Amino acid sequence: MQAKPKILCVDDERDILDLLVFNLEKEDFEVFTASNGKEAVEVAKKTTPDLIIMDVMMPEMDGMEACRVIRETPGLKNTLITFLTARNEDYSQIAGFEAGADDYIAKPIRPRLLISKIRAMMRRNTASEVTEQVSLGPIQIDKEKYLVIKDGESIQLPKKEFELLLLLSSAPGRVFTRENILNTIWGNDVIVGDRTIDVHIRKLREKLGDDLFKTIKGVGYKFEA
Amino acid sequence: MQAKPKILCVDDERDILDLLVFNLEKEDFEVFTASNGKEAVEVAKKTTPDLIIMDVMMPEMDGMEACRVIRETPGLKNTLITFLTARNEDYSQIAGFEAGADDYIAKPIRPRLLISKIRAMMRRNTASEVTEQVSLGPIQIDKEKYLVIKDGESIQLPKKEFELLLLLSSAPGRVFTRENILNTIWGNDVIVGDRTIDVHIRKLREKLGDDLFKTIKGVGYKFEA
DNA sequence: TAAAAATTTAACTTTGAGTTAACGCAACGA
DNA sequence: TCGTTGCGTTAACTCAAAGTTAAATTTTTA
Repeated sequence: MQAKPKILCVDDERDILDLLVFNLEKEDFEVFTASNGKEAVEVAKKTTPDLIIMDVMMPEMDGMEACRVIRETPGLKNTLITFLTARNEDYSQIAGFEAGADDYIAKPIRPRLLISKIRAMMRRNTASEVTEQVSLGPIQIDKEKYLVIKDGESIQLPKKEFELLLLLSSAPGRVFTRENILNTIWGNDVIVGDRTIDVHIRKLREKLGDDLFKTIKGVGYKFEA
Repeated sequence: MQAKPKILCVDDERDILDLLVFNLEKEDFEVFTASNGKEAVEVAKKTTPDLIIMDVMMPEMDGMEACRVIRETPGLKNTLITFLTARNEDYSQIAGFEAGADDYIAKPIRPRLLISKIRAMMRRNTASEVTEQVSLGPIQIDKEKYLVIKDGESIQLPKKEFELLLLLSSAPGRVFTRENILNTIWGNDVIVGDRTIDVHIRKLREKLGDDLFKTIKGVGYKFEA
């Protein structure tokens, strides 16, 4: 569905770094490493990881400081940052959240817990970030839920209708030729009659409103909000 | 967690077992024993210990294998597992973490260190033992106990059904394709028929209510509260 | 090891999305 | 005025996808 999630691990202790890398790669993440805060910032800028796991205490630039810098960096606003802390370091916890951390993992590391925490975080992040909801005039399209919202009511569309809507609405105003539509939704090889498109357009108009779908005679259709 | 914490010790050498039992009982733990992996699994299922201390090398079924089995057992997901290893057995460490171990204790055993490690682990565990209970519309899902509560009644679901429910309910409203579901629950390599999903969905609908699971024809299923 | 439970498969039915066919209608040019 | 072209509409048809059982198989449990 998508590329491997990228994780950057930052710690000055080789052992811990190895443990992290081993467990994360096993779970099919793409893993990068850095051994201090300064390096972490550099690597993060280059690789734009989805998640950074970072020790609080490090030479050169500590985790908190690195966290702050990363939070200021344009491309990395959305990156999750997790600190590694010894237990009972309550002070650092509070200060860390202030610096912009998203979560904490207590040392010593328990791989299974680590993985499940990471998975949970990733889910939360993609779930909220990739809000697959687009507003187009009077309707909203929710790609993920496979439905359309009109006047507050959610309408469940069949597959082909939904795909057609998705195609047309992907470039509002632009005219899609019939050939265009057939190729995209049905594929080059599948042959269906010309009326088929009409019928689907009709159903969309029926459900979402006549005026949203405009016919350009002799050419094709376009969506307009 | 008011009662005495339960610890299961597993080793084929009597001496070591005795040493463990003596030290742990002195510290007011409730101690069970087993002398091989197979026995360990049986005892663990019966007693649901909080912690298992287990030798890696044993007859019948080695520690790694036992660990894996225990990790698959519904009621024992949260049980801490600690391996006993000879020093410098780096290989076993890596393989052991893979099998789901939480920690290591190096032989020869040093009682005072052992006890403090155990205490630390227990603390960590109870702290993170957040009741994994989620409310979703008319039902509550208890991840840890592998059951679902509906209308005040608790319903015990078989593994596959529960996993399917967990997947779908992890993102309510979102449509999961069949491919999606197969990959997540059965794995990329396992091949099961398409009807299998239907059957599981049917059972979930039967037990939890028809309207919670919606079919998107040609696409997949979604959970809705 | 036998019995029970869970899971998968197989065989069959049902459903409804997708398609087509047939006809209607409006626009346009000869 | 007609014939032609292109889209709209409806209803009927088709077939792939999902539902349903029950039986077969595997796994777990006692």
